[in-house]
Amino acid sequence: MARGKIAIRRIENPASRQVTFSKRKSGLIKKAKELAILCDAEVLVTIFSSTGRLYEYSSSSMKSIFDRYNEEKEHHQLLTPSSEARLWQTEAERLRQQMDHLQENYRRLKGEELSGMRISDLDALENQLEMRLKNIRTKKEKMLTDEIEELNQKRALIHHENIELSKKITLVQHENRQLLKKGYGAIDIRKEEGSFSGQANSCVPVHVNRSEEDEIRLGLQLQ
Amino acid sequence: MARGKIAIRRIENPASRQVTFSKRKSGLIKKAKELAILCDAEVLVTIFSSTGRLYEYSSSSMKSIFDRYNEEKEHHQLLTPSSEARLWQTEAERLRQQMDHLQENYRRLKGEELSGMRISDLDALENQLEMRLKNIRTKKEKMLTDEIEELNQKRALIHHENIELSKKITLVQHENRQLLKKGYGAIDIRKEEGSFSGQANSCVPVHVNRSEEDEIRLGLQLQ
DNA sequence: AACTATTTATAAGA
DNA sequence: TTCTTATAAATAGTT
Repeated sequence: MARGKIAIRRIENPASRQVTFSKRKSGLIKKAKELAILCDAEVLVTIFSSTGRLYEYSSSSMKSIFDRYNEEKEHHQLLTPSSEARLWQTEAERLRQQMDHLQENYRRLKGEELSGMRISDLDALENQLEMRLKNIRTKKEKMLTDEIEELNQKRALIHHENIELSKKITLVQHENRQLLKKGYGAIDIRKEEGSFSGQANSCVPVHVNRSEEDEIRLGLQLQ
Repeated sequence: MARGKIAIRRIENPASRQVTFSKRKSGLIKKAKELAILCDAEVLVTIFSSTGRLYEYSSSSMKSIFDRYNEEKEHHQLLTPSSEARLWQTEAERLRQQMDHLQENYRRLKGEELSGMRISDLDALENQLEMRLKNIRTKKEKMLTDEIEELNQKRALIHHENIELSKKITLVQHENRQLLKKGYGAIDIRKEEGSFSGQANSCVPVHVNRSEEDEIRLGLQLQ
């Protein structure tokens, strides 16, 4: 990234490759550290050079799970048998087995272990993944449908309330008119009339119409 | 690193921290990819966000990285004898904690635990799966391409041999005719002539033509 | 999600 | 390997 742009493809010259490896390795680990500190994340970077050397950075005080697993193994071999130690040895052994199992499945699940697979294996894996994708999409759709259903129910409820309110207002307005007719020859209630009509206006039903409903339904289509 | 320098320490504002996490995570993974490609290295980056979400980049299969890592560790194993039961206890405890963490991610990865996931989580999972499917399909395609390439090479070789044989036969037939011409006035070799022509017929070159080659190429398109 | 002023990383050369 | 430096790339703060 300097003194000229380079294409991201294997550097053919071994010397330059080595130099770039060294520089970029430092850069990557620096960035990993910064990410860990700035964002309070746990970051693990493992690098094998083309010459087979291992470089590692781990943000946590504890080393990586797999490193830990290896330490465990190491200790296992060196334990002097005492009753207490044996207890923990058994426990660690159990955990180690679980970890083995989990690691293996984790690898398979991540589908990163593609080497050594035949076409038929790949086909099977592909089908499996497609099934999972289908499940996830079904689930997602259901969540969205449910949400929309809920919103629709709320809307219907509010709509109903609106209609009821509307009816009441019509009734009240009618009563009001009756009162006015009766009262014209007797007492002056024009002040009250004003307050009544004001009330009526503030209660004009907010009618939920078809187009609004359709918009909500449309939202579903967007998956 | 822009619009002002920042100190490398935990970002207190959660919103900014999240944004920075997202940006720098992409940056880190991009750099990891570049290092892997440019320098022909194997790179693994594992990030746990402060919310416990797992993000990972691996330049190659997990298995080979773990295997090489383990080999490396075994090689550098120092036999420091320690028979403290307390050490065991601590180790087992830590191991269990890490296992819990791994197990949780494992469940998520398996897509078993779809409940309690938000739409955005499902989206992320969906994308992950799509990437894996893509990888698998690429791998499958490559395997088929390689096989076809190999077949094509074999075919070309056989074709070449055929041409050579064909030439030899023409030559032999020619010599044969010369011999016949010479021999007509001297001795009767009609018996030998017959055997010669029979030999020639059994060696007629099986010519591989263009259309056959094209068919093989077509097979590739079917992925 | 974009933009952009700066900072940072780094390719090439020594 | 390490330093230098011109330039490419990343990104912090802003919109």
